[in-house]
Amino acid sequence: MNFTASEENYIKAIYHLQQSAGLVTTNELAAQLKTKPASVTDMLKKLKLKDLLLYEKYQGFELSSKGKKVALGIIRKHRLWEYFLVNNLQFGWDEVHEIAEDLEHIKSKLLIEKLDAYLNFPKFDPHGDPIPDVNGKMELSKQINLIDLEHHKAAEVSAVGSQSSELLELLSHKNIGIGTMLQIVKKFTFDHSIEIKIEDTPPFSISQQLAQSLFVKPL
Amino acid sequence: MNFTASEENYIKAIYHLQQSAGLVTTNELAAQLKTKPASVTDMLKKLKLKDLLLYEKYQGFELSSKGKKVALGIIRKHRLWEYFLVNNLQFGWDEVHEIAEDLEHIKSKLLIEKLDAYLNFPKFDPHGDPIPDVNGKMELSKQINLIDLEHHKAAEVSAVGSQSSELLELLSHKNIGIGTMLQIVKKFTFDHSIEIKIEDTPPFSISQQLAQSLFVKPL
DNA sequence: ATAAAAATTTAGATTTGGCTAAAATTATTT
DNA sequence: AAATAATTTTAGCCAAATCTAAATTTTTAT
Repeated sequence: MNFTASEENYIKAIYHLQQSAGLVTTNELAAQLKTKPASVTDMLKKLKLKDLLLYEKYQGFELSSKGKKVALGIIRKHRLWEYFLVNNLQFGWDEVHEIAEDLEHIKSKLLIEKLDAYLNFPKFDPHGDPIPDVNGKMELSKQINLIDLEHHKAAEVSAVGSQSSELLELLSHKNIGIGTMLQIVKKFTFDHSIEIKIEDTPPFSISQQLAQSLFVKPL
Repeated sequence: MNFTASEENYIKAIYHLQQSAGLVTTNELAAQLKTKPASVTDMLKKLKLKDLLLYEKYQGFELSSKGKKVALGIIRKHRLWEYFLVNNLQFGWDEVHEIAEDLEHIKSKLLIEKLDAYLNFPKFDPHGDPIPDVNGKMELSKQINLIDLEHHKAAEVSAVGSQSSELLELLSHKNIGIGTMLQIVKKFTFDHSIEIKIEDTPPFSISQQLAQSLFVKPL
């Protein structure tokens, strides 16, 4: 099956909306996509015809299981590209969304599998959102980026942003691993470094870049 | 100025055709783009309106200087992406064209500048074609990839595929640089390695990967 | 419970890029 | 220099994705 960029954008938007809301409505979706309700209705008919959508008119709608699979494929591409843009091309994690919106519609399956391998099969994108694997499976993330953790709130390290050997080397040197309990002591605006404290050891600083690669579950 | 993917494909095709032929004709372009002459005429009108094309009906056409600039921008993107696909993602150089056809239409300028930097400002793509720089300048290439050099034909190394420190380290260790005279002694099909001979030194082998990064001018 | 408001869908138009068939122009050949 | 062939353009249609305006259905409030 092959879809247009527009169809893919609808599918992705519906997926995200139904995560919070269950059944999605025409107006919600139109607002999300910055288009008009009438345009949404047209597309809904098309998606239903392609068996991507469970939809009875006036009744709201949601993705079929086929639609969900497609959505996860798009989200996978989006998040892998975001990871690449931030970690390899040195973009700030706030500048990558738009570009990834375009890149996610590139068709080649092989491209994505090779990109995934090149990046070392990352599990989380630069915003801390989980990246679905080839089968659409992803870690569920009650976790947040360390950068977003409240001061003095205890939390457990639950994931790292990638499996790159450079990152792992640094983490093992600082004695940080999955399961490590820590809290934020202070954030410095000058270089965005963060001082953290692990259990009974003295506090120490880590760089913004490292903090962005750490995901935690607050207690 | 912003162009659709279709407009960009026309511009690029016209650029390539006029390289060999001077004035381009409607039928030529239709054949190139696998579309019909009538469709070509429609697009020509649009491109003329946008001042990308010098065109009087029935008389053939060519890109304006503005059109040429746009073409070089697209070719730059195409070749940078091809370089990335082959050198970083481990694609074969025969599998990348189609994917690059899609990637070249991604809009962000910053993306391309950052990609260029990440790749170390390569001057040639994996097929030995020169990559235009930000201003559209490129090395003109009477040169060919070392892989395509005839056996026992003397040639001068004229360019390397990138400026990466790893490549340069290897080249200086093997005493190969711009201007080095060499010839191919033998090619091995097993691992695609190539035995070369430099002036009065004994012959030695280099890997396929290295050979692909070397461009030569036959004498 | 029914009228007003809100949400949704339908109808008809527009834009982009493509098509076919027919008309117009240019090129070639006798 | 015609006549024929080849090329190119025009005219009129189609499909995708959007829009506005009008019609329909559902929800909400009195």
